[in-house]
Amino acid sequence: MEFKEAKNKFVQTWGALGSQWGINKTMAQIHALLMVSHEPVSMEDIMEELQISRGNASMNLRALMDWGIVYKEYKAGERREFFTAEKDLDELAVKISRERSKREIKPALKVLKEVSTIKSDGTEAEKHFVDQTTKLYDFVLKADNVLDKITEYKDNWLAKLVVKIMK
Amino acid sequence: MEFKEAKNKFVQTWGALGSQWGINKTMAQIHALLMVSHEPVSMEDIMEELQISRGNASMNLRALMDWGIVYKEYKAGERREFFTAEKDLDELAVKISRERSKREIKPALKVLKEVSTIKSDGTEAEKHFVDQTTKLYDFVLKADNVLDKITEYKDNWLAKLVVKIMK
DNA sequence: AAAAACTTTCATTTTTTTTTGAAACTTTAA
DNA sequence: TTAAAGTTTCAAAAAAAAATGAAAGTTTTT
Repeated sequence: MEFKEAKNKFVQTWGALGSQWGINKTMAQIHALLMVSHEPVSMEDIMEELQISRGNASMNLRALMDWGIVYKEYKAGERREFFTAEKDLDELAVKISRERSKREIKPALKVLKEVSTIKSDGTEAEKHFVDQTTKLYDFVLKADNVLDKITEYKDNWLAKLVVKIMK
Repeated sequence: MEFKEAKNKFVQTWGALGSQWGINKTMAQIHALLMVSHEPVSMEDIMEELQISRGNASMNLRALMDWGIVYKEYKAGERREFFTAEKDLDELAVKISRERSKREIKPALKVLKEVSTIKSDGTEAEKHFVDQTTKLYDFVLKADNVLDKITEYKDNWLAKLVVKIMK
């Protein structure tokens, strides 16, 4: 396989994977492209490589920066902006975890708490509902805490986790 | 908050959460509904509660059964089929992990391996590509293995993990 | 201060995903 | 074996999500 072909395959695959995890395809593709790029890349080049419009590129770059996994760079003597991706995978995973926790898990927990605390002096159905949502709340909270703890290691958290788990 | 209101809120929230993680809304809603239902539920009732068509219900129930997190039940003396969800959360998480690994992570790993093994005697750009995709391959492989190991505990894996991590 | 170079926004269009519903299919009962 | 009761399938419709591109907005240069 040739470099260009391999690069393209990687970008496409990462894009598809993103879709399956609720991240839009272009956003994942831009991220993939930046991750494997040695040098910072201009918006122009991103548009060209992925065959997307300026608006699309702009909005998805903004989103990636909001996630904290893509950075703007300014090159000396250059007017335009360039972009780079977080390339440290530990750091990348930590940031994605934090964002997803903040945006999705925490709000879900709030709702779980609300619905699990209705007072049930009622039927079997109600008792089961309270019981199950309470369990779910506890479970999700615990999982969220574990994730938090794990990613707190910051450096090499995955390697450290391997050691902890495997022994 | 009333029972009915709470139940509805839970189902809606679970549906929205599903969407954000690449699972279709109806599928997540059906799962939510079954999880908090004391008794097995008929397709008729699911259609009624979620206001969806027969086809939609049928297809998403099939998908949930393919994931192994919803079961068909037959009631004695009843013609129609009823459905229940896996209610043990440890088991649920294990099954979801396994399926996602099989459907998404494993294929991604295959591609990563392919693209990271192009021979690069070339430019800086090529060297960086090979280096980065190799790192990514190692990372994803390791993460996949950790997940595998963790969920192997089967019973109470999250609790056991908490103990391992926190100390 | 005007033009040039570039970026962002957002109403509209396009694409993708999901849902519908009617026909085909399957199983049980009469 | 026929009807009844139920389930599945899939082409077409609807809904949702993403992408476009032109206008508006910025910043820099002359």
